[in-house]
Amino acid sequence: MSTTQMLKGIIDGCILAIIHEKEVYGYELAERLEQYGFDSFSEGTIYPLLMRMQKEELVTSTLKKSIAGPKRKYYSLTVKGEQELQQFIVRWESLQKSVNSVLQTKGQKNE
Amino acid sequence: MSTTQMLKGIIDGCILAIIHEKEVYGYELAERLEQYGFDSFSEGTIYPLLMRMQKEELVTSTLKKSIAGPKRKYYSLTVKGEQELQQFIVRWESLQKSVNSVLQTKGQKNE
DNA sequence: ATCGTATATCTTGTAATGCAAGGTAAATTT
DNA sequence: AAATTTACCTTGCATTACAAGATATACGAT
Repeated sequence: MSTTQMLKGIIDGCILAIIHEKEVYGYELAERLEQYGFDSFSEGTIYPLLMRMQKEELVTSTLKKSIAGPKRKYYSLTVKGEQELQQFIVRWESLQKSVNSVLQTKGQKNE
Repeated sequence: MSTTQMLKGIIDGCILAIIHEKEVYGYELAERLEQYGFDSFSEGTIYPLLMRMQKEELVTSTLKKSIAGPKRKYYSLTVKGEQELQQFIVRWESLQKSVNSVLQTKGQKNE
């Protein structure tokens, strides 16, 4: 049981949320996720995921020149992506509630 | 993106937490998880998971007669299982914090 | 007795997905 | 021109939730 397993299906939503703020490119996304406290994200995770989301029409991409390096592929949310984000939030809150109610049954600290 | 993917690596911890309260058998566990608000749990999920956890020496099992039906296999936590539970709680809280900080960046309701 | 139902466990195969490892390429610096 | 940094992509593996199906025990009704 590792942290990586806990992320399955959750990174998707987090990435949608980050793109929702403003368009980002993959390489930048990895850095942003780390800032939010996630363990460093492999590019082998992020790029396939972005491509999958584009295939599912949750995001669109446009290439833009970089000041240093090859072109950046910027992603933004589609309407469908916005909806998916909202649904993710609902699912996440539900999951969070269930897990916390299981965990707090045992007096895990004070009280 | 479905709820089931979000559960990967999380059910483990929830099951440890439930067994921590008091010993349970698999069939009962499925019902308990539903009570906590999880979507119904397949037995194809629970039994393999319990066996895996026993293999990893997180739980032990003992057979007991049932009033109606075949023998029940009751599971309880080992010391290692207790430790794993504590570690899960730490990981869960960390994950929760990260995901929520990503999500709340967008004003998802009030304020 | 036998059949159906509820209880209880296990096995097999499939799909999803995080990620390590490796590859390609462009721009800047040395 | 060689190295470094930025940036993207691909392949293959390991993990795991779950549907579907098999097996077995106890009890009540026919």
